[in-house]
Amino acid sequence: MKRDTFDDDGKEASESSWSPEIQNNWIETQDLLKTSLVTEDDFTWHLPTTTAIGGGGGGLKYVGGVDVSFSKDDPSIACGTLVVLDFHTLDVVYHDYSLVSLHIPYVTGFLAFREAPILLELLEKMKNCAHPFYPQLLMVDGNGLLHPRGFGLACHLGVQANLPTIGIGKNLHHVDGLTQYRVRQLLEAKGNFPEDFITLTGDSGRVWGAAMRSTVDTFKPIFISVGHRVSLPTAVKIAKMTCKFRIPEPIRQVRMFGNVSVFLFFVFVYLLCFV
DNA sequence: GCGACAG
DNA sequence: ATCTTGTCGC
Repeated sequence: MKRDTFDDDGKEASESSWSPEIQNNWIETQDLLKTSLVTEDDFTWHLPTTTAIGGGGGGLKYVGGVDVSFSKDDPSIACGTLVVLDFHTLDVVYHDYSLVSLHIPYVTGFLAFREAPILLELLEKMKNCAHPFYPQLLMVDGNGLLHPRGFGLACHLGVQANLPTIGIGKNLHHVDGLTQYRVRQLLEAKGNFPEDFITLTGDSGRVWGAAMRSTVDTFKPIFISVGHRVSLPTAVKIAKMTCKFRIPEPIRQVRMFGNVSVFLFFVFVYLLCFV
């Protein structure tokens, strides 16, 4: 066990986020937000390759990606990043970031409490100025329903921002008997089509998401799960359509922008100190 | 009881 | 999350 909990003043009080009581509050919050969760298609736009059924809406054009990146030198510094891509060209048409110092620790199953606030802030900023590129759909670096309580970061963010979201995991969050090994076996057994995917069904029979080989030259899948207002089949389709490489472009791009931002920040600090 | 556990 | 080194291929 970690014994670095000091029962004194403010600075180490962040460790109290680990306390069972705080975690119970977090679970309550998740349960409350879950009340508003929609796991079916609920949007006005339509997919380009799909026949326009919904009335009024145009095609999907602006797809957002969000991520929070950190620095090895100073783990308390975090960089929340938001990018928006043109869905057809997959070019970045908007990007913004925010550097903050995070005091909430990462606790498995509670990623949203660490990362959602800063990402929401970036979305709000964009919405408040009625930016024309405000995303119609958000891809999140983290899971949605594929979560111990069926409410991961992608769901959390989707409900709070009232945006359709898709969760993209680069590693499997072990839930309901799902293991890397089982997933690999299923993927290999199911066929070697590169764009093939398998549905992630747990021991309980519940469907948590999908694992997809997004590229021909990798056996390591990505894990797609429903965030908010998007069904699993739609989520898989969209993920597939945005994969130039293993990681869908909105996620890949947002991570690159985040890393560059952190790097430039430290260059700036360095110049400030030595020039 | 112990280990495993998105980012 | 973040780091590491080498390696393959265009």
